[in-house]
Amino acid sequence: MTTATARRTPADKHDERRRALADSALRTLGELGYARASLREIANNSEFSHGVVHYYFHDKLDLIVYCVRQYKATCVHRYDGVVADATTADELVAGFADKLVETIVDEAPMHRLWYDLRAQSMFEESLREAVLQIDKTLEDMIWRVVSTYAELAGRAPAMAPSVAYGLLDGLFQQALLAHLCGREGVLDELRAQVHELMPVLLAPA
Amino acid sequence: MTTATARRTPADKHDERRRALADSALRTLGELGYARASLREIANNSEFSHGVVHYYFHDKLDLIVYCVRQYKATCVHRYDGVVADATTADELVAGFADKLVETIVDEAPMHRLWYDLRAQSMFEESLREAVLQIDKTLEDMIWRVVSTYAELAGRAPAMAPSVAYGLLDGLFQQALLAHLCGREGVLDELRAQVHELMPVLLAPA
DNA sequence: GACTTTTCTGGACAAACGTCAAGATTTTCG
DNA sequence: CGAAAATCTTGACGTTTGTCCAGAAAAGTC
Repeated sequence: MTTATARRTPADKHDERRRALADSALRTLGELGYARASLREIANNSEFSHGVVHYYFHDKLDLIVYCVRQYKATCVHRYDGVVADATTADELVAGFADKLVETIVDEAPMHRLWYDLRAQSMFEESLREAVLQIDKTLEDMIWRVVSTYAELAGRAPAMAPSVAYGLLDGLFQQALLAHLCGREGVLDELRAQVHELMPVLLAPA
Repeated sequence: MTTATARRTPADKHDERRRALADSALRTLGELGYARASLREIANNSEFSHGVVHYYFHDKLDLIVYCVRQYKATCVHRYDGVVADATTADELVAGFADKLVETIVDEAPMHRLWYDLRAQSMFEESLREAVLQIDKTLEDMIWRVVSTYAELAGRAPAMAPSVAYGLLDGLFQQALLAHLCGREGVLDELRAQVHELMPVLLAPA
């Protein structure tokens, strides 16, 4: 247990518990959204009691922001593998497009929660700092894809990072909504759209 | 008053009242958003009592959907003037970009409400029909701009209507959030981004 | 002017909400 | 072991919510 003393400080344990609670909360939040997910419902769908939420989080906003931050922290590296593995521009685009589609299929609840939170931040000022910060990390994530794509293609990006992110986010959001509405063929459409859009993001050779 | 008998059927009066109530409600909804705007708050910020809401609308959802539908019905023709007046492609782009900026400045509360509602529809199935329908009219609105732009430029659109709408909506949404956050220079950036993007929507000459 | 119908008011209701706190339980550590 | 600290449970609180309703007021009709 010599190493154990170092790996288990009280603060670590506290953080670990917060993470577990947030993980649990994310499932309910992804199902009901920000406004409809009550702290009691969140607690019920977890192994915790509703009082413990206030032991680990100051209030509801604190919990939700922590949850989305935690999710996005891992989500933000979703495309790193594709970027690292791709050896040609076309390969990168294909991998990226496939991964986007995979994201919509596997993580639709989490992403609608993100869009919910971002929309709420347009009303609730106390959400803005966290939302802007997360948005920036997403922009960086997209930019890693686009700039690598530009390098592999031997061309220069034609647009600022925020523009590239805005365009792709628009398409993604549209596809997510259509997917949740059960529209057939959305995923293939998104894939095709990304293949269509990516070359446009680069300056002419 | 011979024509008056025809212009004032009881059903018309009922609809007129609904419209007035919705107009009033829109102000509060644009300020607080879908979840935080209670029927009492909506009624308080109007000339009506909170009971009358249930006389004219079945429930809260009914009211909100009616409100957003009503707003978008006029909003959807915002760019028609630009389209009709433009004589060159560049003129159209400039007018369109200016109008987008003007929209963000003048109608930010209404548009954040729309994004709020669209995000909620990802959770609440009963909202989806109305949201998809409105979304389609917005897509048509954008397509009127893009296709006219293509004609004036003597080139063909390079992308499907939904793609053009998705891209522009992504940029617009990003700019709206930044504007609400008080970021300086967003409006000029949006204008520049639109000037940058529009030519890309057309096939090479 | 008396009637019916429509429109509106304001209070009452149960349910659900976020928050809190007192006490039980567990863990930690000398 | 036993005291101290951390963790958790449970129930209660004061609001606020959407909805409903009995009756007042107004409009329409003969």
